[in-house]
Amino acid sequence: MSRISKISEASPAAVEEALIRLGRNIRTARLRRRLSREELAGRIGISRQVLAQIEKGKPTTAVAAYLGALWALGLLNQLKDVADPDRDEEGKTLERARSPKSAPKRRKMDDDF
Amino acid sequence: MSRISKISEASPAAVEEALIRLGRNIRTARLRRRLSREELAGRIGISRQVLAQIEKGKPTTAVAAYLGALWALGLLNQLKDVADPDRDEEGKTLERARSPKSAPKRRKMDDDF
DNA sequence: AGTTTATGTTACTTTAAAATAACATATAAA
DNA sequence: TTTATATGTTATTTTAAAGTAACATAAACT
Repeated sequence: MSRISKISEASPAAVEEALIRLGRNIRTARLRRRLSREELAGRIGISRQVLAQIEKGKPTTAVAAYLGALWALGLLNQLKDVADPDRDEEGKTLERARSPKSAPKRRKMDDDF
Repeated sequence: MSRISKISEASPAAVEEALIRLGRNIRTARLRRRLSREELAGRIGISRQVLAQIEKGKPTTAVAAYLGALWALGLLNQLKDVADPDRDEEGKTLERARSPKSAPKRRKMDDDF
């Protein structure tokens, strides 16, 4: 990215730890499947250097590179539950607490990057 | 990032879908907690524009920005299971299939970005 | 011994991510 | 209506992410 100054400096410890664990898990899964970094990186569509960064938990790497690794290892489905609104009990409670009825609406929403 | 050509072009459909869902879930969690983008972005340490991209599922955004959002929403713990070696049944099977004994070793491992 | 493969490490270049600021519109509240 | 807040949108600049290539070492195997 670049000027990602803020997030790379401020990146809370909990996030850094989560990334290190995630990278380590990806590495473990790769080794179990007997894939070299070169082989796996090729399937993801990234360079082997970037995969090495992922396995170390680098915070500024593109999210799609991480998810691509999970995908190539057959582990992406495990992400479906993360932040699932149905499982967000705290959020559901907060929502119920204020409006049992309708919700405000906004229109528009373009999705082109 | 930049020259993330490969990953942004090749980003498999499954990854894109997972990101769109994740972004939508983050948005839902934010709204339930009655947080503005500005407020949440401030807590994460990113700009509100980047948070908007996250809620759309932009693939090239830094992974720490996504995880920071989960963290600020109190949802980061849900990530601990992802790619957990203990849950990787396929990987465990593959590993058992070849060496019930010891494993090779490499040394070194620096973690400075 | 040599050979191959996997990974570490560095340097260089290109490209776009992110910050910031500015202005728009839209919704909500007074 | 006016006011405030939230979000959309665009432009500009800075910075580093990622690609690529090159060379290193370290295992594993012949």
